[in-house]
Amino acid sequence: MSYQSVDQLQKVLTAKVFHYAKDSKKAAGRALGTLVEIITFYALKSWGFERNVAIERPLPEFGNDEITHNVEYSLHPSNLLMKMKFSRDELPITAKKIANNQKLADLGITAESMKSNALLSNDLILRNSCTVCDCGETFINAYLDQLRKSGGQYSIVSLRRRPFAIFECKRVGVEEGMRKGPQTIEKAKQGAYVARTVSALQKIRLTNGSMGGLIQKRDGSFRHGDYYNLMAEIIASDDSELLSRFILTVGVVSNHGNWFTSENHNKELKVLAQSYDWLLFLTDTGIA
DNA sequence: CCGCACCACGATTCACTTGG
DNA sequence: CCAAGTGAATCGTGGTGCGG
Repeated sequence: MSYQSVDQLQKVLTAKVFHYAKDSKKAAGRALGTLVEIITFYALKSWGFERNVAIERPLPEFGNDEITHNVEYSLHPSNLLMKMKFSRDELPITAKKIANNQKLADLGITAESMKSNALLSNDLILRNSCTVCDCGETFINAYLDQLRKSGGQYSIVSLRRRPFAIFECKRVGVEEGMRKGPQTIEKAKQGAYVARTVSALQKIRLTNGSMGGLIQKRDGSFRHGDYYNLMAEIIASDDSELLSRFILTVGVVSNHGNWFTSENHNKELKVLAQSYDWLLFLTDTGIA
């Protein structure tokens, strides 16, 4: 099934699927937003990051734990703890059941850190992964590896609290009758705000209009320079002092064809592009 | 006055969690 | 296992300001 454009797909969803909703276009747009998230997840998986992914976790602003933002996907340093096989008659598999395992019990998981998530149930729930518990500097996720008729297997992984990258997914639709880009810049501002506040490497605008970078070292001294050069240096280095609180920010946006032309970028696009370290566009053909 | 560009908020929707 | 509550995402609307 394929449509000429995402806009067309949204119209079909509006008419054929969400016709019952009070605002069916909105419901269709929301569904497309979910689609962008799913595509992003499988992109991450295909790049070999499945064991690093956490979903919708609160990420504190850099140096300001008071304010946190739920980010779509965050990638964390991870350690495989163990793999577990299970049979169908053990379902449902919940965080509680997973944590009851003796090897995990030895880690000293407290009751209040325990989540009430389910990884897999008999009928309704089938997750790629779920969080089992929070242990302060780390948290434990379970990932569903295999599911067959008789049973399957999941992995239990310990993830460090601080991510090394975050991915935010956004969908903006075409307003009826509008030829220009989206009017709702709120979303761009929100995404931009998060992208600019979470990493130790901070963006500062230089007088010549280029983007400068600034990062403070443990002894209080600063490293600064062209933002993108500095970022490349940090990523390529094995300096744990610089790496430990650096977070790469990535935005994934569904393009609806009128955010920009080859020479004319509109404001919302510019706001996002200069705020994320990396901005990816899903084209019409990509989504369709 | 009209058309256009722009801004920010409100209404609505749905997934997920929680408490019983 | 279900109903109610929570949170965040999407799109539409009301309103302002400007130039012709």
